[in-house]
Amino acid sequence: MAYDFRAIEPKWQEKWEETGAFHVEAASDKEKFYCLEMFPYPSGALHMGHLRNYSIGDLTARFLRMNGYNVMYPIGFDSFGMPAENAAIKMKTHPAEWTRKNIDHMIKQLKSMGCSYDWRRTVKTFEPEYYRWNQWFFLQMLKKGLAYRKHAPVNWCETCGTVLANEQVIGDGVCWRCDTPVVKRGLDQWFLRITDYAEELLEYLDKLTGWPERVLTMQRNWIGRSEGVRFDIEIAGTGLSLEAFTTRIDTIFGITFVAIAAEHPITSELASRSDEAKRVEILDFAARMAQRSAIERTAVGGAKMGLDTGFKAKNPVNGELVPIWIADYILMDYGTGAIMGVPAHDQRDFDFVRKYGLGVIPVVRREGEPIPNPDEMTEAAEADGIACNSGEFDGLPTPVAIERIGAWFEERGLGKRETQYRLRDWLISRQRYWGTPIPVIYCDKCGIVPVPEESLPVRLPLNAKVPENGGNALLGCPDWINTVCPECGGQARRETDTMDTFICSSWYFFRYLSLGSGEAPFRRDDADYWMPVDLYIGGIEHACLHLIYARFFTKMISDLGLIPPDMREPFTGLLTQGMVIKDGAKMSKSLGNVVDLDEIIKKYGADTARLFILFASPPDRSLDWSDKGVEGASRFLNRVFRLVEDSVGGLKTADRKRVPMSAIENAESRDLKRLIHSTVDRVTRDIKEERQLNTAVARMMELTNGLVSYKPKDAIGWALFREGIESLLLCLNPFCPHICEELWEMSGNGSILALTAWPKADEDALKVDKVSVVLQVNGKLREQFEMDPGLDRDELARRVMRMEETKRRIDGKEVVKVIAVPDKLVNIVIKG
RNA sequence: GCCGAGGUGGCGGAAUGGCAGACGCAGCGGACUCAAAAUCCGCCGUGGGCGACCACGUGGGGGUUCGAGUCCCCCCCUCGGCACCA
Repeated sequence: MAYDFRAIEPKWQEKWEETGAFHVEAASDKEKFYCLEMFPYPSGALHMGHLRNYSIGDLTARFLRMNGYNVMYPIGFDSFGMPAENAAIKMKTHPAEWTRKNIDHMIKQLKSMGCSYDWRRTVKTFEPEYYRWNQWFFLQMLKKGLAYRKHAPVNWCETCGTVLANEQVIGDGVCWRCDTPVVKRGLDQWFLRITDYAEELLEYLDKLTGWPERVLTMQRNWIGRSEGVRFDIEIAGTGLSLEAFTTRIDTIFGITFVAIAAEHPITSELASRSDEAKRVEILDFAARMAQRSAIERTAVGGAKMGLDTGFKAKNPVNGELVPIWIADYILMDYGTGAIMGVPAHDQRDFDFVRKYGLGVIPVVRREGEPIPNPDEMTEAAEADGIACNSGEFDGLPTPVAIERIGAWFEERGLGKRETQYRLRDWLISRQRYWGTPIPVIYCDKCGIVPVPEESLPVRLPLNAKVPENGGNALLGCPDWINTVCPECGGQARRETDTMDTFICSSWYFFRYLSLGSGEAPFRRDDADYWMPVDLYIGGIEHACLHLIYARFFTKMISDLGLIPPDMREPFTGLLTQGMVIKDGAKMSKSLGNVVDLDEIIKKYGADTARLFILFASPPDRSLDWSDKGVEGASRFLNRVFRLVEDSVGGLKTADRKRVPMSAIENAESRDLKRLIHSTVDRVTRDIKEERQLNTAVARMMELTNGLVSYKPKDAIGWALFREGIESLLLCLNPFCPHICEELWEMSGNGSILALTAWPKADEDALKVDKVSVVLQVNGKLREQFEMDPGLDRDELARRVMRMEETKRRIDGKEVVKVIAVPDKLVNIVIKG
């Protein structure tokens, strides 16, 4: 008979709630710990990824609470975004209604999992009391010039009907949410100047020692720093010039052409100065290139396309004239949108000149080798070497040439050394209804006017109807759009774009700390006490999205003076949990391999579900869902339940005092005492130091096996048995809180187990009576001896050499060397 | 191409340079049962031997070491990220 988790689990969930067991306040006398999970999008129901995320989080929170920490452990809902609008159309409802319903259901699910959140602190980002602060932050950034509006070619997703930030274009140039290939559109949009923080975002990665290496690497790649020189190139006979950027200024004598991006503003300027035929040719080509999708444009090794503009550029170092081409491999949004073409030392330029028959001038040779013959080159020589064909710089090794030529440019005012980043400013406008309204007003007279802070929030009109065609519902709200200009009082229009939902998730972890604060997004005291987050748990997919944005916001908030100037990072510890896989693939509706959380809880209980997911794999690795494995977890919990249930009588009357090792004579009892305390020791270390939750579970299974086979015979035996059961329940509690509370109560304890102190391993009991010493001959395992612990090297070797078995193994051969490792082994090296 | 993580039984996975495969799953054998389920006990890397035992074995190849899954070098494969970034 399985234990009755259907009665036990709700019973304890209610008890925790009634007693406010997990309510937490700032308390300076206790060490704080902020345990945070990436809050869910209320899509309708929790999935197995959530189960994993929150099982790890709840375990951590409960473990640290029992260890005396003041633990902040909140949850909320990231509740603006596209899916609510799509659902509204499909289900003929309103996004708010759909969202609320989903949140209610997910709260029930989270409670049924037994998560120990402080439920008073819940944040729902679609509520005006939250998103007004998104608007407030926007206004602060606007004041500081960190928010700005510009016309730019931006990423457009046709399916979502909105623009996207660079970070939200993933893989081969598709929308992060719906996989639609993204196209470029020229639009006026709002941006946040995250690039102002590029250097710091990169630099501080070195300080995030609690982050996994792969996330740090991903962010470094994404920010993409490179040092080089920006310089002017004159366009012969026009009085015009253009700027180029290069990291290889040492190769500047090797320029055989200059290439510009199709969208480069100079393109139309050059076109207008050309004859009619050329003008049309240039504009045509530029238009065709600009229209291609991100996928077409960025195909590596794809044939490069170019067009000679007919104009010539003057090489600043030697005055030589080279043709100016428009080339499709030049990106407008990196560097200056123009490059110096050095085919001898850049593979892309090399490919380009081979196609269009332009020249190659080698300006770097390998040390000790002559200058290569350009006609014989089959690829660009990108490696460092010695400068040649470079006038006064000939003979310099590449790093020196870069330094000298860079200095040469700066001295003459022809160029400037600077650092470029791949990171772009964050495009936050969304042509969507279900988001935070951007608090600006457009006035014909006054232009762009920010909504005054005292008028916040700019409420999202809830009477809007999401149009069937998926357009922006705000466009159908003239009463809302038409307003008065805060400056001149004349007629004006509201911005109808809303903010990227990633704004909401960039600072919600501050809001949890000061829920209900009406004067500020959060209270300084609260942030001072609780921040930074000590452990943040979530999926790796946010490595270059949310995790960069939240870092940026924290730095911005620090610069606003809302938190101390030296509080620059939000998350000191990061755990990226692995995916939950079934039958070799990620769980998805289309594959039909989804396991429903409610059904699992109904069939096995939350404790079993949690135990399985923590046991099946280490937290950061992917996890194979196995129905058999779940049954195994369930079997284990039933075993634990029976173990206690069958001995309740003895447990209740057993002496509560710990029996010291010295008082135990019986060998079996001594072994059990050791097992109990080595388990406590290992479980504690596995959770705290290694985050090896799977091995912690294994240790508890071993203890259970030990307790099952132990039969207490006397008072000491019973006291010891009780000690074993209590240690097991205490250790298992963060994993499977309900069953442990129940068994804790059954075995005669009145207190709430969740608030009971974590056990401490008895040092005496960790010592062993005998150790098993291994005999190796030439490194191969031969014999095994039981010996006294603590023998030193020489004594151990002496004793082992005296053993009959050892003599037999040596068999009269010459002993070359004897290596002894105390309490472990003796290795005898013999010859012949 | 660059960067990161990984490769261990039938499976999930364990192993501060020191007994490879803990713990669990599956499988096999047994007990209980009229029977089944549940539970309990035992076996469970490969090859050889009746046997105590012996040989081999952590993606492949070298190396360091008394001793290597673990450290070093080279290579292969899988997964993830970035990539026409000047």
